[in-house]
Amino acid sequence: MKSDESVENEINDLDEETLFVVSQTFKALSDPTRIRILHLLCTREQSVNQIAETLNLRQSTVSHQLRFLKNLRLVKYRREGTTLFYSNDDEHVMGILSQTINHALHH
Amino acid sequence: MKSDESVENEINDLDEETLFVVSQTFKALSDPTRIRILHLLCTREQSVNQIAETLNLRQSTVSHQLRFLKNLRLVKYRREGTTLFYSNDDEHVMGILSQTINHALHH
DNA sequence: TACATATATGCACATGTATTCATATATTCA
DNA sequence: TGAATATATGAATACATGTGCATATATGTA
Repeated sequence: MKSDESVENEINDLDEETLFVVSQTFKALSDPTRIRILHLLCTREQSVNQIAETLNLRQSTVSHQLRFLKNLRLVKYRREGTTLFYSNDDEHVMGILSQTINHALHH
Repeated sequence: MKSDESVENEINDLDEETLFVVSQTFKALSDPTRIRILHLLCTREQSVNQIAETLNLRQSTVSHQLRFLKNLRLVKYRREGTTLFYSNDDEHVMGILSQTINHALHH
Protein backbone atom coordinates (compact mmCIF):
# COMPACT_ATOMS: atom_id res chain seq x y z
CA MET A 1 0.00 0.00 0.00
CA LYS A 2 1.21 3.48 -0.83
CA SER A 3 1.67 6.25 1.74
CA ASP A 4 -0.71 9.21 1.81
CA GLU A 5 2.13 11.45 0.69
CA SER A 6 2.94 9.47 -2.45
CA VAL A 7 -0.76 9.31 -3.30
CA GLU A 8 -0.87 13.09 -2.90
CA ASN A 9 2.02 13.50 -5.31
CA GLU A 10 0.22 11.40 -7.87
CA ILE A 11 -2.39 14.11 -8.12
CA ASN A 12 0.21 16.16 -9.98
CA ASP A 13 2.12 13.42 -11.77
CA LEU A 14 1.96 9.65 -11.98
CA ASP A 15 4.72 7.18 -11.23
CA GLU A 16 6.26 5.33 -14.15
CA GLU A 17 4.75 1.93 -13.38
CA THR A 18 1.19 3.24 -13.14
CA LEU A 19 1.73 5.20 -16.32
CA PHE A 20 2.89 2.05 -18.08
CA VAL A 21 -0.01 -0.11 -16.91
CA VAL A 22 -2.62 2.51 -17.78
CA SER A 23 -1.16 3.28 -21.21
CA GLN A 24 -0.86 -0.43 -22.05
CA THR A 25 -4.47 -1.02 -21.05
CA PHE A 26 -5.72 1.74 -23.30
CA LYS A 27 -3.36 0.68 -26.08
CA ALA A 28 -5.12 -2.68 -26.10
CA LEU A 29 -8.39 -0.85 -26.71
CA SER A 30 -7.01 1.55 -29.32
CA ASP A 31 -6.96 -0.84 -32.27
CA PRO A 32 -10.13 -1.57 -34.30
CA THR A 33 -9.28 -5.25 -34.72
CA ARG A 34 -8.75 -5.77 -30.99
CA ILE A 35 -11.93 -3.85 -30.21
CA ARG A 36 -13.90 -6.13 -32.54
CA ILE A 37 -12.38 -9.24 -30.96
CA LEU A 38 -13.01 -8.07 -27.39
CA HIS A 39 -16.53 -6.96 -28.25
CA LEU A 40 -17.21 -10.42 -29.65
CA LEU A 41 -15.76 -12.18 -26.61
CA CYS A 42 -17.85 -9.91 -24.41
CA THR A 43 -20.92 -11.92 -25.41
CA ARG A 44 -19.61 -15.49 -25.59
CA GLU A 45 -16.46 -17.60 -25.81
CA GLN A 46 -15.20 -18.28 -29.33
CA SER A 47 -12.47 -20.35 -30.93
CA VAL A 48 -9.69 -18.67 -32.93
CA ASN A 49 -11.17 -19.83 -36.23
CA GLN A 50 -14.68 -18.76 -35.22
CA ILE A 51 -13.38 -15.28 -34.44
CA ALA A 52 -11.50 -15.14 -37.75
CA GLU A 53 -14.57 -16.22 -39.73
CA THR A 54 -17.03 -14.00 -37.89
CA LEU A 55 -14.86 -10.90 -38.23
CA ASN A 56 -13.42 -11.81 -41.63
CA LEU A 57 -9.81 -11.81 -40.48
CA ARG A 58 -6.82 -14.08 -41.16
CA GLN A 59 -6.18 -16.80 -38.62
CA SER A 60 -2.68 -15.48 -37.95
CA THR A 61 -3.95 -11.95 -37.41
CA VAL A 62 -6.42 -13.16 -34.79
CA SER A 63 -3.78 -15.33 -33.14
CA HIS A 64 -1.30 -12.45 -32.93
CA GLN A 65 -3.88 -10.14 -31.38
CA LEU A 66 -5.08 -12.80 -28.94
CA ARG A 67 -1.51 -13.23 -27.75
CA PHE A 68 -1.35 -9.48 -27.16
CA LEU A 69 -4.61 -9.55 -25.19
CA LYS A 70 -3.54 -12.69 -23.32
CA ASN A 71 -0.29 -11.08 -22.19
CA LEU A 72 -2.31 -8.25 -20.66
CA ARG A 73 -4.66 -10.83 -19.09
CA LEU A 74 -7.64 -9.33 -20.86
CA VAL A 75 -8.60 -12.74 -22.28
CA LYS A 76 -8.14 -16.37 -21.22
CA TYR A 77 -8.75 -19.71 -22.98
CA ARG A 78 -9.79 -23.28 -22.33
CA ARG A 79 -8.74 -26.17 -24.52
CA GLU A 80 -11.07 -28.73 -26.08
CA GLY A 81 -9.06 -31.10 -28.25
CA THR A 82 -7.14 -29.01 -30.71
CA THR A 83 -9.53 -26.13 -30.34
CA LEU A 84 -8.91 -23.20 -27.99
CA PHE A 85 -11.94 -21.27 -26.78
CA TYR A 86 -11.05 -17.72 -25.83
CA SER A 87 -13.12 -15.58 -23.50
CA ASN A 88 -13.09 -12.36 -21.52
CA ASP A 89 -10.83 -12.27 -18.44
CA ASP A 90 -11.09 -8.67 -17.22
CA GLU A 91 -14.50 -7.36 -16.22
CA HIS A 92 -13.13 -3.90 -15.46
CA VAL A 93 -11.67 -3.35 -18.92
CA MET A 94 -14.67 -4.94 -20.61
CA GLY A 95 -16.90 -2.55 -18.68
CA ILE A 96 -14.90 0.44 -19.87
CA LEU A 97 -15.08 -0.81 -23.46
CA SER A 98 -18.86 -1.36 -23.34
CA GLN A 99 -19.33 2.03 -21.72
CA THR A 100 -17.38 3.77 -24.46
CA ILE A 101 -19.05 1.83 -27.28
CA ASN A 102 -22.48 2.74 -25.94
CA HIS A 103 -21.38 6.34 -25.55
CA ALA A 104 -20.31 6.36 -29.21
CA LEU A 105 -23.42 4.55 -30.42
CA HIS A 106 -25.98 6.75 -28.74
CA HIS A 107 -24.41 10.17 -29.16
CA MET B 1 -31.39 7.07 -33.77
CA LYS B 2 -30.61 3.55 -34.91
CA SER B 3 -33.19 0.81 -35.51
CA ASP B 4 -33.43 -2.13 -33.10
CA GLU B 5 -32.15 -4.42 -35.83
CA SER B 6 -28.94 -2.48 -36.47
CA VAL B 7 -28.31 -2.28 -32.73
CA GLU B 8 -28.78 -6.08 -32.57
CA ASN B 9 -26.21 -6.56 -35.31
CA GLU B 10 -23.73 -4.47 -33.38
CA ILE B 11 -23.70 -7.15 -30.70
CA ASN B 12 -21.74 -9.26 -33.17
CA ASP B 13 -19.79 -6.61 -34.98
CA LEU B 14 -19.51 -2.83 -34.89
CA ASP B 15 -20.00 -0.40 -37.73
CA GLU B 16 -16.96 1.38 -39.08
CA GLU B 17 -17.77 4.81 -37.69
CA THR B 18 -18.29 3.57 -34.13
CA LEU B 19 -15.12 1.54 -34.41
CA PHE B 20 -13.23 4.65 -35.49
CA VAL B 21 -14.56 6.89 -32.73
CA VAL B 22 -13.93 4.30 -30.01
CA SER B 23 -10.42 3.46 -31.20
CA GLN B 24 -9.49 7.15 -31.49
CA THR B 25 -10.75 7.81 -27.98
CA PHE B 26 -8.63 5.04 -26.52
CA LYS B 27 -5.67 6.02 -28.67
CA ALA B 28 -5.74 9.40 -26.96
CA LEU B 29 -5.39 7.63 -23.63
CA SER B 30 -2.75 5.15 -24.77
CA ASP B 31 0.25 7.47 -24.64
CA PRO B 32 2.06 8.22 -21.33
CA THR B 33 2.60 11.88 -22.22
CA ARG B 34 -1.07 12.46 -23.05
CA ILE B 35 -2.11 10.62 -19.89
CA ARG B 36 0.11 12.89 -17.80
CA ILE B 37 -1.29 15.99 -19.50
CA LEU B 38 -4.91 14.91 -19.10
CA HIS B 39 -4.34 13.85 -15.51
CA LEU B 40 -2.93 17.27 -14.78
CA LEU B 41 -5.80 19.07 -16.50
CA CYS B 42 -8.21 16.91 -14.53
CA THR B 43 -7.39 18.95 -11.43
CA ARG B 44 -7.04 22.49 -12.80
CA GLU B 45 -6.55 24.52 -15.96
CA GLN B 46 -2.94 25.13 -16.98
CA SER B 47 -1.09 27.11 -19.63
CA VAL B 48 1.07 25.34 -22.22
CA ASN B 49 4.27 26.47 -20.52
CA GLN B 50 3.00 25.49 -17.09
CA ILE B 51 2.25 22.00 -18.36
CA ALA B 52 5.68 21.76 -19.99
CA GLU B 53 7.45 22.86 -16.80
CA THR B 54 5.40 20.72 -14.44
CA LEU B 55 5.83 17.58 -16.51
CA ASN B 56 9.34 18.41 -17.71
CA LEU B 57 8.43 18.34 -21.42
CA ARG B 58 9.36 20.51 -24.40
CA GLN B 59 6.95 23.25 -25.31
CA SER B 60 6.51 21.85 -28.79
CA THR B 61 5.79 18.38 -27.47
CA VAL B 62 3.05 19.71 -25.23
CA SER B 63 1.65 21.85 -28.02
CA HIS B 64 1.56 18.91 -30.44
CA GLN B 65 -0.23 16.70 -27.94
CA LEU B 66 -2.68 19.44 -26.98
CA ARG B 67 -3.60 19.80 -30.64
CA PHE B 68 -4.26 16.07 -30.76
CA LEU B 69 -6.45 16.23 -27.66
CA LYS B 70 -8.17 19.38 -28.92
CA ASN B 71 -9.09 17.72 -32.23
CA LEU B 72 -10.83 14.97 -30.27
CA ARG B 73 -12.51 17.63 -28.10
CA LEU B 74 -11.01 16.17 -24.95
CA VAL B 75 -9.59 19.57 -23.96
CA LYS B 76 -10.55 23.22 -24.57
CA TYR B 77 -8.77 26.52 -23.92
CA ARG B 78 -9.42 30.11 -23.00
CA ARG B 79 -7.09 32.94 -23.95
CA GLU B 80 -5.64 35.54 -21.56
CA GLY B 81 -3.28 37.81 -23.46
CA THR B 82 -0.71 35.62 -25.14
CA THR B 83 -1.34 32.80 -22.72
CA LEU B 84 -3.70 29.91 -23.44
CA PHE B 85 -5.17 28.08 -20.48
CA TYR B 86 -6.13 24.53 -21.36
CA SER B 87 -8.65 22.48 -19.42
CA ASN B 88 -10.68 19.29 -19.51
CA ASP B 89 -13.57 19.22 -22.01
CA ASP B 90 -14.90 15.64 -21.78
CA GLU B 91 -16.16 14.40 -18.44
CA HIS B 92 -16.89 10.95 -19.80
CA VAL B 93 -13.36 10.29 -20.99
CA MET B 94 -11.87 11.91 -17.89
CA GLY B 95 -14.00 9.60 -15.77
CA ILE B 96 -12.72 6.56 -17.62
CA LEU B 97 -9.13 7.75 -17.20
CA SER B 98 -9.51 8.38 -13.46
CA GLN B 99 -11.24 5.03 -13.04
CA THR B 100 -8.39 3.20 -14.75
CA ILE B 101 -5.66 5.13 -12.92
CA ASN B 102 -7.25 4.30 -9.56
CA HIS B 103 -7.65 0.69 -10.63
CA ALA B 104 -3.93 0.58 -11.44
CA LEU B 105 -2.89 2.44 -8.27
CA HIS B 106 -4.79 0.34 -5.79
CA HIS B 107 -4.30 -3.13 -7.27
C1' DT C 1 6.93 50.17 -35.36
C1' DA C 2 10.07 47.28 -32.83
C1' DC C 3 10.52 43.96 -29.42
C1' DA C 4 9.34 40.38 -26.02
C1' DT C 5 6.60 36.52 -24.78
C1' DA C 6 3.53 32.51 -25.59
C1' DT C 7 2.07 29.18 -28.57
C1' DA C 8 1.60 26.70 -33.05
C1' DT C 9 3.37 24.45 -37.07
C1' DG C 10 6.21 21.89 -40.70
C1' DC C 11 9.68 18.78 -41.38
C1' DA C 12 12.76 15.05 -40.38
C1' DC C 13 13.81 11.10 -37.96
C1' DA C 14 13.62 7.15 -35.06
C1' DT C 15 10.67 3.90 -33.15
C1' DG C 16 6.51 1.24 -32.73
C1' DT C 17 2.84 -1.56 -34.71
C1' DA C 18 -0.58 -4.34 -37.54
C1' DT C 19 -0.76 -7.49 -41.08
C1' DT C 20 0.61 -11.24 -44.10
C1' DC C 21 3.02 -15.35 -45.69
C1' DA C 22 5.21 -19.43 -44.73
C1' DT C 23 6.03 -22.66 -41.47
C1' DA C 24 6.26 -24.81 -36.87
C1' DT C 25 3.88 -26.94 -33.06
C1' DA C 26 0.27 -29.50 -30.80
C1' DT C 27 -3.63 -32.55 -30.45
C1' DT C 28 -6.72 -36.15 -32.10
C1' DC C 29 -7.76 -40.21 -34.53
C1' DA C 30 -7.25 -44.13 -37.66
C1' DT D 1 3.13 -43.88 -36.91
C1' DG D 2 0.94 -40.89 -40.29
C1' DA D 3 -2.65 -37.79 -41.67
C1' DA D 4 -5.76 -34.07 -40.54
C1' DT D 5 -7.05 -30.11 -38.04
C1' DA D 6 -6.35 -26.01 -35.03
C1' DT D 7 -3.38 -22.72 -33.43
C1' DA D 8 1.12 -20.31 -32.71
C1' DT D 9 5.25 -18.18 -34.28
C1' DG D 10 9.03 -15.71 -36.91
C1' DA D 11 10.36 -12.70 -40.46
C1' DA D 12 9.35 -9.12 -43.65
C1' DT D 13 6.98 -5.11 -44.84
C1' DA D 14 4.23 -1.08 -44.96
C1' DC D 15 2.44 2.28 -42.20
C1' DA D 16 1.55 5.04 -38.00
C1' DT D 17 3.28 7.78 -34.27
C1' DG D 18 5.99 10.69 -30.81
C1' DT D 19 9.52 13.96 -30.40
C1' DG D 20 12.67 17.72 -31.31
C1' DC D 21 14.52 21.53 -34.02
C1' DA D 22 13.79 25.52 -36.33
C1' DT D 23 10.68 28.82 -37.40
C1' DA D 24 6.17 30.99 -38.01
C1' DT D 25 2.26 33.27 -35.93
C1' DA D 26 -0.12 35.97 -32.56
C1' DT D 27 -0.68 39.09 -28.76
C1' DG D 28 0.80 42.73 -25.72
C1' DT D 29 3.70 46.71 -24.66
C1' DA D 30 7.03 50.49 -24.97
